Amino acid sequence: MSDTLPPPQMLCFALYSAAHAMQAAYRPLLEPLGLTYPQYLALSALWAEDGQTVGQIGAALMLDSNTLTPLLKRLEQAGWVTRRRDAADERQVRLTLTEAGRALREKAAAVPGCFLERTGLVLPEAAALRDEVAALRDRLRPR
Amino acid sequence: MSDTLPPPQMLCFALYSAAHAMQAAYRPLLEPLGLTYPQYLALSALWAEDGQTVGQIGAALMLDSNTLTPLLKRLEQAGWVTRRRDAADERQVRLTLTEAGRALREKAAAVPGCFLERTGLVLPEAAALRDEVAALRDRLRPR
DNA sequence: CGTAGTTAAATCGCATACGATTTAATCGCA
DNA sequence: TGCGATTAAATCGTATGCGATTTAACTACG
Repeated sequence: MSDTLPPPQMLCFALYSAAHAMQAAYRPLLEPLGLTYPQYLALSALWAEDGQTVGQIGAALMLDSNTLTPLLKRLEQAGWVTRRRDAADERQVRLTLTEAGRALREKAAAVPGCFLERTGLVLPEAAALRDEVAALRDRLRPR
Repeated sequence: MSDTLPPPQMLCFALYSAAHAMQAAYRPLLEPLGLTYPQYLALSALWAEDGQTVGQIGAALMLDSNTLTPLLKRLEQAGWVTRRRDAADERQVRLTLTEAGRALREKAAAVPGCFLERTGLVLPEAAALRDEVAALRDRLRPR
C-alpha cells in the first residue's frame, strides 16, 4: 500500500495535472484580457472587495507577499490597480482598483461560464467537486 | 451564473489551492531525500519504467521538454539518473536510473502512505477522488 | 517613554511551468 | 537519392511559488 506507484495512479498527480490543465483552459480566456490566471485570481479578490491589503489578498488566495508583491506590481504596471501604503498603519499596502480595473470585471464576466462549459459539468456537480477538493485542501493544510 | 465570484467559491481555485497544499504536504516528506515534488514525479515515472526518453516522461507527467530538460539535468547532477542520447535515434535522450537512483526508491517507499494519511482519506476514497479529478483534467485537455 | 519583540511587505535565490524559437536528426516522397 | 517537412530536445524569456532573510513600522510592557 505504501509502495511506489506510477504517476497516473497517484491522487497527488491527478491534482497536479488537473491544476495545470485548468490553467491551460483559462489561458485562451484570459490572454485577450492580458491576464495570467493568478493575476485573474487577485483581481477577483478585489472585485469581491476592493481596498484589501496584500495580507488580506494573500489570505484569500493562500499566497504570501513573496509571490504577491511582484504579481501586484505587474497589475499596477498594467493599470488595473493602485498600491498605496495605509495611512493608519504604514506597514500595510492597500490595493485599490482603478477605473480600468473595475471596467475589466465586465469584460471578464463571461470567463467563469466559459470555463464551466469546458469542464463538462453542470453547476451542482462543479460545486460538489469544488467542495470535495477544498475539503481535501483544508485537511492537508497544517493546523 | 457567469458573474464574478470570489476565489473561495470557484472550482478552479479549489484545484489551484489544493495542488499547492498537496505540494506543501509532500515537502517535509521529500526534503530529507533532497527532492522537489516534480523531481519525485519524474523519478516515479522511471521507477515504473526505467530507460524512458524525455518525451515519454513528458507524456506521463504532461510536461514538455522546456520544463523537463532543466529538471532532469538537476536529477543528473544529484546523481539519481544518467542522460544519454539514444544510439538508434540521436534526437532522443534516454534517462536511466543510477544505482543510487534505484536505491532511492526504497527510501521513498513510505512517502505515498504518509501522504495518504495526511489526506484523511482511506484508499478507496482517495482512488475515487483521483478518478474524478483525473476525469475533469482529461475533459479540460484539448482534444 | 524606550526599547525589545512582533508584524507586514519587500527582497533574494532557486525551481518550476510554458509560449516561442532554435538546433539537430530523421522521415517521406517525388 | 535528395531535400523539404517533421520530430525531439534544448534554449530563451517571463511569470509564478516559496523558503529564508531583511527592512520598516507598530505594540507592549517595564
